[in-house]
Amino acid sequence: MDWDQFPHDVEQRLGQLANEMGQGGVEREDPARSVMAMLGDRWSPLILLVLETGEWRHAELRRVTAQLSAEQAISQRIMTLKLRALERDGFVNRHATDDVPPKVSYLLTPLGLELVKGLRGMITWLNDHRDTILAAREEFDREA
Amino acid sequence: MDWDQFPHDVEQRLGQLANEMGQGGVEREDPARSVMAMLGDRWSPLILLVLETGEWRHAELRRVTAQLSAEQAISQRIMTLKLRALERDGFVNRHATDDVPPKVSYLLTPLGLELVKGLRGMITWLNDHRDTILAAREEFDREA
DNA sequence: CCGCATCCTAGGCGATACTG
DNA sequence: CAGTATCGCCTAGGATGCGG
Repeated sequence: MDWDQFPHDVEQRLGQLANEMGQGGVEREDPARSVMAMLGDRWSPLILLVLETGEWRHAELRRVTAQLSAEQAISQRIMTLKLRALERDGFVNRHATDDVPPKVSYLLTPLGLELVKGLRGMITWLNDHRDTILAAREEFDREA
Repeated sequence: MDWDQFPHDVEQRLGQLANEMGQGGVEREDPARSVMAMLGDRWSPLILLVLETGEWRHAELRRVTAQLSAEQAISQRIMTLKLRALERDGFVNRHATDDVPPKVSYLLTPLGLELVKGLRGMITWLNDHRDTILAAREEFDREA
């Protein structure tokens, strides 16, 4: 590649990129960043995938979500935290009765449903290319 | 909702979900998890978006990537780390000369290009719904 | 049953200095 | 110019106990 004339042909592409990301640059509170971070954290994607199947009570959701993971069960604290975050962004609705003991259930909003569709697309693609990626890793590790 | 008969109609849906995620559950090294984590971390998505515009040398890539973020510039160490991770999974190719000083450049692989397409889809959707999400947050914070 | 407060650990990331 | 090593911070997440 000829580095002396390199930026010329990508500048408009880059400007367009900057537009999409917002003119000031992306910051931590920006949905494009914070929601992507949620989708990449340890539990939120699994929670969303389970919620796609309908309405769930906290405890059952916790159990089923844990089954989807090969690791330890999600802690109660994190479950609450993650659900709060999803609720805050408008992806999840919370229904509570103020009985003692309380009955609380969670459900995707229409916005949340759209989000999960995108998430499922990503995950499907990744699973379709799972072997390719794993092979690339082995190859890379062997050389090193 | 009638919780006494609740699991019956979602069980096959849940079984199908378990299939997609792999029968043993998803673990940390699983592409579906680790790549989603990459796409949600602080710098990888920006790096991928810039690399979509072509081939880049380390230093220039570092500069341009930082411009896309409202935060501080990416550190040299993390830049190297993130590029290694992307290379390991087969999303990025690295070209190096062993001169002193070295010239190193990075480029998306065909697989990486597909990945970025999905990433861009997600980010586009998120930016399209940016105001909705921000409004939901304000609403939620006001009630609390 | 669910939420919250407290304490703790692991890992992501930044800053700096050094080598080829 | 690019990579590595060392250090230190800060946040995600787990464990436990209490209260409504």
